Amino acid sequence: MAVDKDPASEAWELLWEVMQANKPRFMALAQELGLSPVQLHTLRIIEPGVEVPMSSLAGKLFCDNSNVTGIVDRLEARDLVERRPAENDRRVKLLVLTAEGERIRGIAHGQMTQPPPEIAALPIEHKRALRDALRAAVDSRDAATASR
Amino acid sequence: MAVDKDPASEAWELLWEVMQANKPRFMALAQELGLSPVQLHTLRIIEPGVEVPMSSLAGKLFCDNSNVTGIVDRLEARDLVERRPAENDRRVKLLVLTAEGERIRGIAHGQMTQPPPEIAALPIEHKRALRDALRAAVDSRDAATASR
DNA sequence: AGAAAAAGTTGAGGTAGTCAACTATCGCCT
DNA sequence: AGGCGATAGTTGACTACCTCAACTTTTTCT
Repeated sequence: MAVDKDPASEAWELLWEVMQANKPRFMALAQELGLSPVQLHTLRIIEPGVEVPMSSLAGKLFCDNSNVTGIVDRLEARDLVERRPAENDRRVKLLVLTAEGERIRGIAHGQMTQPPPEIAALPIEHKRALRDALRAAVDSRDAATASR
Repeated sequence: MAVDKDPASEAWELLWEVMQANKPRFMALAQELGLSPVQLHTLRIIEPGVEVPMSSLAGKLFCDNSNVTGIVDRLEARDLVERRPAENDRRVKLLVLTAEGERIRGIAHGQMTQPPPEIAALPIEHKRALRDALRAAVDSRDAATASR
């Protein structure tokens, strides 16, 4: 007789499956907007009106600084993003969305925050349960990182 | 006064956040195994002892056939995967894991199916709720695709 | 048989990613 | 103040990934 799997492991696998199933949507959106997946992801990281140093982007993209240079070069070439010098530290360059950048990001954000049909169609108790469990998970992670 | 956000949208955002937080673990694992992220992902798609046509891989990786050729070339160069002709259709090539491929995939699979700490540390009711809600979501998607 | 479609490969061209070396700047330290 | 080590970003070389169009071989349809 098979031993029941840990519910956490099962949940984790299902989580993967749901995200995997949504990859096509993400790819299609990128294509519609004429962006590569990385460019779309990058655009989403930069919030409208907020200046972000390039090195912070490197952290969030989990890649190295020299790579960010290239990505930003291409975004800047399309006028989606602008490099500007930082006041207090002349080594750093701050990134800001241009008007066009904000526009594109707005469209992307609107689409991507829309839950996929299989989540949207869930009965309300399941939606709430999902939200509450995930909220607890994220909060516990935040607490863990804060205490480091 | 702010209107409460739809719990499904909130859940969806949190889901993203959890997966995002886990990317470093995935990247680190790939690096340890000496694989690129795509190679690791590909290896996970091919189940031990199961022959997979290349075109099916293209579908699962959401990319085109010519790209699969390159990815498989590199995996084959490392003896993780083997191309073999299909019996009934001489156009298709079937991929199988080599012994070494199964070994590496085994390690990867063992690590990746392990839920991240923030999920593992959840109280049991939350774990079960998460599993049940996600199971329902995945099942409803499967039902939808089956009826097409 | 002959046309159309499918599986895989090749080559050209662009994006993404790493690493090492370099420049400019900052911070500290005594 | 002068000097040294760290940090931010860039550049260049090299690899991996990815798409598109063109091509070969084989299958399928009619």
